[in-house]
Amino acid sequence: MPERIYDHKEIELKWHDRWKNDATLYKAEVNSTRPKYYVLEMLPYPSGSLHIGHIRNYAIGDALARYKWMQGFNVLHPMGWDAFGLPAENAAIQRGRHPHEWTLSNIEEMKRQHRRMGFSYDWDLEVTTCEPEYYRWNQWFFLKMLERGLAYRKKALVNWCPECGTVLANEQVIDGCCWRHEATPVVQRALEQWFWKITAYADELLKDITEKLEGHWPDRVLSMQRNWIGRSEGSEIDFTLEGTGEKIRVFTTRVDTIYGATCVILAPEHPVAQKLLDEAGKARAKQMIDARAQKGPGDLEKDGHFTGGYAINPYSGERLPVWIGNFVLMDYGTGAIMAVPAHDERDFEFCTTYGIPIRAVIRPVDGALDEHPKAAFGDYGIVEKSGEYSGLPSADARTKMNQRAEREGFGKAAITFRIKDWGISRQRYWGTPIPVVHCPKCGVVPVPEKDLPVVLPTDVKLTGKGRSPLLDVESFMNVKCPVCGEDARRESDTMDTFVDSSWYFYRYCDAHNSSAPFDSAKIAYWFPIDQYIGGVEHAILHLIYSRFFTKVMRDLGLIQNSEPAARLFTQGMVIKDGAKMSKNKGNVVSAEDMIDRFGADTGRLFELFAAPPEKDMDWTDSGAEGAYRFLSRIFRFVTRTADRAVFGNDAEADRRALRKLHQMIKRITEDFDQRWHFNTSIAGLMELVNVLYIEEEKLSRAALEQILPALVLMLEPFAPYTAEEMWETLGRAAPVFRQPWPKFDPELAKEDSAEVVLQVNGKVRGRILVSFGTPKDELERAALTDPSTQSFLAGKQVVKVVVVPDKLVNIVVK
RNA sequence: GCCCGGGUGGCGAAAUCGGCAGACGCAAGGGACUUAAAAUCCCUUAUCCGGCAACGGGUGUGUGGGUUCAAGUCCCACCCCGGGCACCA
Repeated sequence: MPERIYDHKEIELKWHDRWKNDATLYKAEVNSTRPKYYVLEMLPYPSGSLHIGHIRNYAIGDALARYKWMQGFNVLHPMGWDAFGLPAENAAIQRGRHPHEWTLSNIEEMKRQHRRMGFSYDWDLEVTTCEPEYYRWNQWFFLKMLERGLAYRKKALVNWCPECGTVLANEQVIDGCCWRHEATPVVQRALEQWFWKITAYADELLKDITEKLEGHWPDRVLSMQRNWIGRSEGSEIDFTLEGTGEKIRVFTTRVDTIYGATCVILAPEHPVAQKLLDEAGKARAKQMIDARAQKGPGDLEKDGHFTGGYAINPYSGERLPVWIGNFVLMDYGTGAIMAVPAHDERDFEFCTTYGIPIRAVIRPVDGALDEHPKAAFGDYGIVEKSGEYSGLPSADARTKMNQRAEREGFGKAAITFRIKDWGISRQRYWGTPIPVVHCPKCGVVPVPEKDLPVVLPTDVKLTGKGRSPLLDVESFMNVKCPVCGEDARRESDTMDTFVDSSWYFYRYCDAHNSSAPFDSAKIAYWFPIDQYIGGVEHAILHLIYSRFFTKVMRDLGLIQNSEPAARLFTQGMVIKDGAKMSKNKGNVVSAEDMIDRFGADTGRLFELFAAPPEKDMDWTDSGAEGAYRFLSRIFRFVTRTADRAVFGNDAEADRRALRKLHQMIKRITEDFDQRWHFNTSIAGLMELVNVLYIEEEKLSRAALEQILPALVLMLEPFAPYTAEEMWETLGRAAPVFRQPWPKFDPELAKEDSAEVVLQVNGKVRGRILVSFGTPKDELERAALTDPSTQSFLAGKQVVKVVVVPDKLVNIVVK
């Protein structure tokens, strides 16, 4: 009989073709009696090609999905496609194609690649977020937000490139200049923008990190989110402007230092500053604002300008000069601070630059008041030189001062967040149109629900320059006002595509619903996502926005869960030649190439084997070849054993092989259930195959009949095509992942005897084989009389003997 | 500066609860098979010292201390690498 060889191409294409049109293969049922498991990898960008960096994400999710199927779960593993905003639009323009057509053709190509990889998706639940039906529900959510006061419009500063005459996203600003015009500094421009009130949920977003996500999401992601939300407790205090009596409200976390304040500093764009400043001063303020846009904040020198005004400290009655300063941010706190140069490093720097006095008011608990307390900026202590508060510890002074502010109406204890409302307006073509109409008579009017979706026009000229291209499409822009019926103009802004990705996983559960974004009953069954898997680069934006969206949907009564994902897993990057894989560096290995050279199974297997999934992994071709060799090795063993007629009959060999088998079932099951260290799972399969090669001739038919199917079943999550082919070789039918996961027998997994290490003073001197459960005193006796320890015991006194049953004996001598 | 990770052979890594450091793979070297090569199969491979050898002994998980019969693992201090945040008042 000719020896069958492992031909990955033949095998993978065979099964790929067999399953290509079977939509029911991985179908999950809503309200199944089996326990549910919703596993989801983060969205792919429809760039048209997958590379092996992407594959890792799916390989992890797919292994898990297949394992859960085999464990008897009702697994939802859907697949969909994000519209992916700016880069998609820009790339389409560069290629002279319409973004919609371009994106859809990319999606088709990526879908083909995903299928070719053999991933176990529920293809029926495919969602494409750039389709009108998805726009409809984005717009529906927008209207709901508007009704609830969670959507609003205000003038806000945006990055503006004077050369292109266009708005730039933050990521398009490189070193303060436009990404296309490296010599053109970006300026700040005020535009009317739509916002969603994520700040209304800041407290809950923060609280649930601790209450719901801690321990289930990676610490690193949670700490980034905490940082981003940035809650700080302090006080808001009004300083009264001399002359006009106008109030300047400042925010401070250190109201206890207020007697040390020597000036008030406003953000350059602060309205009070704009009133106080003369023409020259206004020009200086503008300079500061632009400079801030162009440089990273860290590189900016302190810059300030005296406004000419004075304000009164409400506690001391002291008259303080009012300045503007480039380091004071309009969108944090109140846009105004009191400067306490003695106890704040930034204030110190500012005040020394401009010769503003410095006055210390905090002394260490066990020390004296230092007039120049430079070394102890920010320290708490005892308040001095502070009127009635002198002598109080910082914390007490704070409480008392807050109480007085509240009582006398010039301030209060306050909490400030760093997180800002989510600006969803984009002056771009590509994105969901914001469903409102601007009527000269009625103002801003929402588009009635029955008129949704507002669809993007297709006859649009895309240049990537100037204002939104939608403004030039008269058929789109000109509408009748839904209220008065008069001529009106459509809103030309489109939504940030992060809106799409904020709730796509809900739509996955009910992808074809045309009367609602989804059926709430289906969500109640599937949610929360049991396991969400993706790159850490989404730690802030996507993962905060989708948490926010979930809470809003809950408050709209659409869903019951408060968090989208019960567990989050962030996988490491794929590194090649010492660098992250990227087109710029030219070190990309495309999925296509990988499948061609090694096969889909080999690629997946190697990616899971090379490192634990949360760590970065190095892709090396030789490493992939090793994975290929292993698949060949296991395949050869299974196929030639299936052809075998004569078997050995060595009970000892059977026992050794079965022991290894059951030990490995145990290890791999635990790896899946607890740690996802698939590298050790695969190493376990390799160990098992190594033992099988050694014992091959001696094994009985009965032992092989137990070992082979279990081996194939355990390979399935990592290399499904190969597993499927071997399963057929073994004369079995139906997809492998529908088979039950093998169970291990603890009795068979047990070693016959324990090897006990003998140590003298902690150093290994010998080892003895004993039967399991040998009592302590017997082990001690054996250790003390074993030849290996004798030379180290001679002439010494035994002080102590530590015995760990079945493991070691340590003899302590003097 | 602050907040997270991490540091183990030539390389990727393993050691899950404080109990044999280096499983498994890559690379390298040797052997078998072959006219030959590829493929395959088997063996060796942390390091130093002694020995022809089987073997024996020492050292070894970023550095320095500590706890313990026993530390890659726990505690303290420090060094280095990676990531995130950063005039946030």
